[in-house]
Amino acid sequence: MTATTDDGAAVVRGVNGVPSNLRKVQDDFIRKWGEMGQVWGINRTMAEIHALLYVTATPQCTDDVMERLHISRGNASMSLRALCDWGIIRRQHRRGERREYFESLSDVWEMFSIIAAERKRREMDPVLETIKQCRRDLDEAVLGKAANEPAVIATRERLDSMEEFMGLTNKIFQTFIGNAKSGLNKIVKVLLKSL
Amino acid sequence: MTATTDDGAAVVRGVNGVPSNLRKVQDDFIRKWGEMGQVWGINRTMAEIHALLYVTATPQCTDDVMERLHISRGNASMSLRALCDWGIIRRQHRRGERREYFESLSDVWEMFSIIAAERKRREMDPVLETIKQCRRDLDEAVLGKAANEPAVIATRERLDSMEEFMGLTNKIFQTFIGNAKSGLNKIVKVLLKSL
DNA sequence: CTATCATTTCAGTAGCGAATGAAAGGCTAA
DNA sequence: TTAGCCTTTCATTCGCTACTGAAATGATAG
Repeated sequence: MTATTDDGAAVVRGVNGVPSNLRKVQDDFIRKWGEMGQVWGINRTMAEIHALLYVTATPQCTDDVMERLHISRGNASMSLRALCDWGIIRRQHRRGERREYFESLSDVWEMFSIIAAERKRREMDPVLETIKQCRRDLDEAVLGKAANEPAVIATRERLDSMEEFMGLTNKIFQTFIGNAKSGLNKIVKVLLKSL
Repeated sequence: MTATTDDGAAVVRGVNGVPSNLRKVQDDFIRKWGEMGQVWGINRTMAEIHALLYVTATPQCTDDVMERLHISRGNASMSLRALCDWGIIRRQHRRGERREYFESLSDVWEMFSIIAAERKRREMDPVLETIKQCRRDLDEAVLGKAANEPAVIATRERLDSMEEFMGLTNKIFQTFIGNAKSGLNKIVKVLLKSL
């Protein structure tokens, strides 16, 4: 524990400034990834933990994470659990050791698919459902009479456009999600060429 | 002002319950769209104002917005300005009237393109830049010696995967942004068929 | 069973972005 | 110029989310 603060072998065996430089590079990545978390709908700390596990490519225990990111035990515990729930990091048991280690998925495309699937389910599906419901309510409320009120027609048109848009967007997500793992990579490349 | 609280004609001319039902439908949409704002990186109030202007398809002035959404004058003013800055709503002057009206863009695909472009610029570009910088720093720091440290190799591989991913994602955004307006609609439909 | 070590929970706190509302600023018409 | 109307600004307040740290819980070894 004293000798191998982090990065295991590198710290011990390095003969020049490499380890500290490696650490600096990793820290830069972690900071930026944390800022970017919002884009993914993940808070800063969770994104940083994930970045740490991803970029070091080394399983780490709770204490490693706490120490390197300067966060409390409670925070580390909850964030690690949440990341496991998302499915973008995994627990790892080791023979004869009590503490648990965590490692990131290595496939970026798979991580992306997982996150996209979850966000679609949580945020897009309900909105699409609401729009459809609004559309139904509008028809019902209007039944024949006054269906030609300009205001009603305008709202109906807007709802229809939005429903079409959300429907297509949802299908795109579906396509990506359905092709998780690195396969997506190839599909996207082909797609881009065909444009 | 007393007679036409909102929705102009509909309120005055409606002969049955239509106007209030229309209003309810619109309010449902507005509420849900506000919740969804986060997905787009837009706060709740801004999203609600936009939803209001979009779904009613009727230009509204600051007071209309304040009253219908129950927000303060300051909030309305700042949010409307921000939406104008984004470019997803537009100011409208009227002859002989001092107050300004605001209306939403009507093309959903255009709105999407605008938002995507802005978010790419603000959030994805800097991250991609950081990753590239990290990659350079890593090569530099290691120059020949110790370049084969397992920890260094691992981090290098991870950074490369991420860079490739972000690069492709960026290109996809670029493609969408470059095809703003309804043209996108067709492109997406074609794409989905080809999958 | 007990001691030891690790994880989880949760009440309390801190920090930050969003909202308020009143005061200041601009325009337009007369 | 002045009066009236509308918009913008900004110091203050509010409310929410994330974080802490200590106590409770759980697990393993002896």
